[in-house]
Amino acid sequence: MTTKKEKKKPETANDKKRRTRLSPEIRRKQILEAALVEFSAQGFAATSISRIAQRVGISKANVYVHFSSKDEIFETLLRSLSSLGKTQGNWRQIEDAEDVPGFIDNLVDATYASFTPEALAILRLMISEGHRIPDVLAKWHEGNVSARAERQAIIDEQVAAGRMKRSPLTEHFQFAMTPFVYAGVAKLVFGDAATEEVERMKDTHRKLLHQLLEP
Amino acid sequence: MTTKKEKKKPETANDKKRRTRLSPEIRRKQILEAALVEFSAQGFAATSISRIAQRVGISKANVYVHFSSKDEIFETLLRSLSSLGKTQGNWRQIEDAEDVPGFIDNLVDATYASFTPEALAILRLMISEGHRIPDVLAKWHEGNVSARAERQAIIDEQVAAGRMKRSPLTEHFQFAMTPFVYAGVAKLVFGDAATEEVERMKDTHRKLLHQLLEP
Amino acid sequence: MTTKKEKKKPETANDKKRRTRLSPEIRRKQILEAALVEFSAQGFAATSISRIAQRVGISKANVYVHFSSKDEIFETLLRSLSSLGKTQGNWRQIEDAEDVPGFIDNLVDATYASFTPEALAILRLMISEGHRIPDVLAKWHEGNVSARAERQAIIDEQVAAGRMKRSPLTEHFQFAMTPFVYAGVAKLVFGDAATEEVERMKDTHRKLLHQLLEP
Amino acid sequence: MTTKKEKKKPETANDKKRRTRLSPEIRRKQILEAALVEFSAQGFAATSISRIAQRVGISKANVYVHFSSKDEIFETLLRSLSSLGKTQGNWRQIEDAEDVPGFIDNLVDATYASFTPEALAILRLMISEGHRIPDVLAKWHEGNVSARAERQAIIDEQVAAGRMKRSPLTEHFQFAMTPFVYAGVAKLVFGDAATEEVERMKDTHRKLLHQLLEP
DNA sequence: AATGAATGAGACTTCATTCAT
DNA sequence: GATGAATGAAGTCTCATTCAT
Repeated sequence: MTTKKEKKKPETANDKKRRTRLSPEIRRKQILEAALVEFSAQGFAATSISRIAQRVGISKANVYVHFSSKDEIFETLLRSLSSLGKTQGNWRQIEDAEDVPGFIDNLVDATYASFTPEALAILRLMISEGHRIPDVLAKWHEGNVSARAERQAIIDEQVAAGRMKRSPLTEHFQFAMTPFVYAGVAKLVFGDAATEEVERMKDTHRKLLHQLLEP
Repeated sequence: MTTKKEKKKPETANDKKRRTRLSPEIRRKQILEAALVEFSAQGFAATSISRIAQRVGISKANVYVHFSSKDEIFETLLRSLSSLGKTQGNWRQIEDAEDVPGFIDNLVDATYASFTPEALAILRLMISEGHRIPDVLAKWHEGNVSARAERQAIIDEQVAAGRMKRSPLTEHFQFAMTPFVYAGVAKLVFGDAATEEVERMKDTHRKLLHQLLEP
Repeated sequence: MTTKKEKKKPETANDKKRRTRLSPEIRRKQILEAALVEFSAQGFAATSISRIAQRVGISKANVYVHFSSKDEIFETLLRSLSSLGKTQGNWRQIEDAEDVPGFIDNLVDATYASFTPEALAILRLMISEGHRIPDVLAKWHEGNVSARAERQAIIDEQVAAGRMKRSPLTEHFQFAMTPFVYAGVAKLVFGDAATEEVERMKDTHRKLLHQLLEP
Repeated sequence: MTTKKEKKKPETANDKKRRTRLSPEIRRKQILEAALVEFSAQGFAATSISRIAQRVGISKANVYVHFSSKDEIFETLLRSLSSLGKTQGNWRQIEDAEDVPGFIDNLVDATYASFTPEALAILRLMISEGHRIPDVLAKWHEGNVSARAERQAIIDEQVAAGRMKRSPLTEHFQFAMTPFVYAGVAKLVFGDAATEEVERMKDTHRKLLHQLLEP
């Protein structure tokens, strides 16, 4: 404990209002985190800077030290999120599977496991507030497209190698991801009430993929 | 009795707003229609009564003659929409098909045809603002569940009659609807940019159903 | 101003909302009565035409058939009330007493008996909203002054006749009315909580008058 | 109707409103002061936050920085006022008089001197808007009751000491305060038009007290 | 960097009043 | 005379944003 300068003010010992000064990067990150929670819970318009500041534990005005407007927060947030590219990260591991059944299981497990609250929050934001940032949306779309293309390439390889059965599904593998979106939306809209259904969906999903893809 | 009372504003444009007087039912409907557009485009919080009134062509105050609050408009709207039960109506016709291939085509066509702007608006509202009205949401869920059960029953029948091939899909036919939701969300988020993809999805969807269901 | 347009519309007979058509005088009276209740309970600004109409059992618009504005209702009301001249009516009876003790008792009884809810309502209106109608107030003041002069004359007579003891009180008899106002205000402000105190005041009032006036 | 061509905006360039920043305590006090004036002049409902803000010289929104609602302003105001306990403060000095005539003179002078505009404003508020805050009213009542008891005790002492003549008035000394309320109400309702009458009342009041209390 | 005070713009809502039947 | 529908004006309150310390 280094003795700081004696404050002449009779301090009430554990005052909550401790002014803490953090580096801009950290504060920005804190604010974006709080913003994600709030925006995704209430939507853009219904979220107030006040709430975000409160969640971070700073003053409203301080938010404006780090961002110049609510819009900027939103945009920065979505821009950063969209680069996350949800499942992309896992995809490498998925294809590490040694055989097709393993690949399918990896795919299904990894995909359904990616329903983190944060991912759902992003999905909700994209659906309900995406229109605010068309360029981000466009970029996200692009990202999706290329990720899709990548996945398709892998599948094509497998088919060419005779390890997967050719079918309309292998021609258009993105189709295999659709139940995933369904599950996400179900969770989004119905919350816990959807859990059971999603479980069942996952099961059917897996079975059908096995049936369709395995030679 | 000849006083015609031609109100003539000599100069300037005749922006003399003639008061139009309509029955409450019509006005309410107009307001709800406008509200659907606005709510679904901007969300609840970002939609102002002003905008709704403007869209209808009436004064803000007049909105309050017919609804007692913004919340009431929203609730009335969603309550009325949720009873629409999207595709239910068409389902009867779908199963009228004489054979399974016809049934599948009917199903796919009818389903993708139900992407009216209004239906998409409802979907968006349910996703982004559903939390405001948990009971409506619950009722909607119930409705969905029973519609699903009905569809399942029909499928079961077909399977029992040996006209459809049994598979994980026939066991859990709701799974066959998931690409539909995907397509809806794609349209919701990406708008016209999704058209092509949706078309392709529909095609794959149809082909796979044929492959999976026909004996 | 209003163009008449006789419309002979076939009346749907058994409508619950029986439109009753009353003579203007009766309606006006009804409206004024309702207005007194509302104005005095909530004050001018907090009273809505709606409430008045509701109390009468007619539509808002109908109020405007009989009065041209809220202000007019208020003014008409206060004008009519101020002419009531509270105790004036009783005063004749009071002085009918044969002797001074009887006169005093009559005076006290009659005065305290005049605390009807209506009289209190008027008092409250004069205090809280009188400023809206200075001329009515002035007229009321005048009325009070002359009533006071009349009373004073009677007292002077009694004193001259040696039936009342001369004192500062007989010189300025209005002073004898002050406890009355006190009691009124107490009732106004504290409602039932003041009842006991007012009773006691009346008693003291009576005793002191006896002591001061009787020779 | 009133087409005034008063457009005062062109010149006078320095309407650059300098933001003045004050401590909450001071602002709150300013707001409460302004609120007292406005509420008592127009009543609660007819007073707008706008007017209060204008009187203070700040923006409407700033009022809400210091109070959370109009009701809160009102309540805070009345609560603070009711604790003022009008004449209580002076009472000690009044009884400091060395003899009964001096006491009476002190009493009358102090009491009538307490008709400050502020005191009248409070009285008006209690009469016209007291019902909004029953608990404050009740507390005020209590305060009055105990002040009254205190005064009565002093009188009783004097009577016991033979320095005051026993009479219904000394038994119930609050009665001696009633002309005071009358005077207050007269001032409230008739304003300056009541001045003369109040003067005369004070004179009679003094004379009668002398006559009644001095042995 | 941090914040409390301040504010303009705008949202919802109410209400006196008018219009047309 | 009576009324339901309609509206402009105004009121309370919120909020993103700025200012000054």
